Amino acid sequence: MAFTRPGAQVGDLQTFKAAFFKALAHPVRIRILEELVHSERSVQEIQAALGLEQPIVSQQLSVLRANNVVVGRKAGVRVRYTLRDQLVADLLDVARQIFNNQLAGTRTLLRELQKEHRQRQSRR
Amino acid sequence: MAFTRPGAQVGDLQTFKAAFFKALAHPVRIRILEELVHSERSVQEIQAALGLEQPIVSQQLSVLRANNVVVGRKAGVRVRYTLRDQLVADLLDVARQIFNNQLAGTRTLLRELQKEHRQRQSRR
DNA sequence: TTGTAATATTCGAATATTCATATATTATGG
DNA sequence: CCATAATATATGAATATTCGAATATTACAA
Repeated sequence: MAFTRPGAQVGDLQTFKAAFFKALAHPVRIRILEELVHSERSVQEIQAALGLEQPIVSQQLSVLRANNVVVGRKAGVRVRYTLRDQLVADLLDVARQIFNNQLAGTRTLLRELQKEHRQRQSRR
Repeated sequence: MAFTRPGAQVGDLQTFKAAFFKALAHPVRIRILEELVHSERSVQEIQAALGLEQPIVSQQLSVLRANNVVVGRKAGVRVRYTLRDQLVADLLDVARQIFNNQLAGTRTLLRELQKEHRQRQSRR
């Protein structure tokens, strides 16, 4: 694990927080979370939605599990994953607002982002 | 930069988001942001508050700058840093709530976290 | 049992991050 | 211009992360 190195000279609480953010800091893991915001999903379903190999998905899920971001519940041969805390959805929303401000000006990403935003609005 | 590797097979928007979270994913950077939530700070001030060497602080500030999390404004010989978007404070707050839920049970970190929480409350 | 579908783990090479030391840069006062 | 204080950057060794391939585990059905 990173950050466990001596000399860091910063409180354990910040180390803990950093580990949490680090758990989100990967494109595949972000995509997985965006799936789970909608509802629970099996590994298969995530795999299909993202178009990735099964081991990759399981690996990234295991990072999210290790950091208590998601929980896996066995259902027969399947494992159904959910967000451990629904506040993660809020976190992603605040992040989205920040990106939205930040990207004002850079066109391509902005269009994608606003598409996401419209989808969120119409879901309310 | 990470994540630019071929084969990632995930949209650029998620890569961008991941980079943002990665910018937060370090204990020193978290501490710096927690300082900046209160008000703008010079490098010196941050350095003093965290008890770290100057180059370390500048290095981490440069990561935050590169990811548009903070902005540095020259003021004579000093450089005053601020959050680029005040929503970062909200983001840290939501994160704090998540940690609070998550740590219910593990005592030491929880006490620290609740101390932070009380401080925030009384500042309102 | 044995087979099989679903998921998880292990391993290693490529790549990225971290942190400390040393060295630049920049702005200002004298 | 020169010295100096404040900040930034370069370098490199130690460490961590990533991803794909191979392998393991698990639960159920036949």
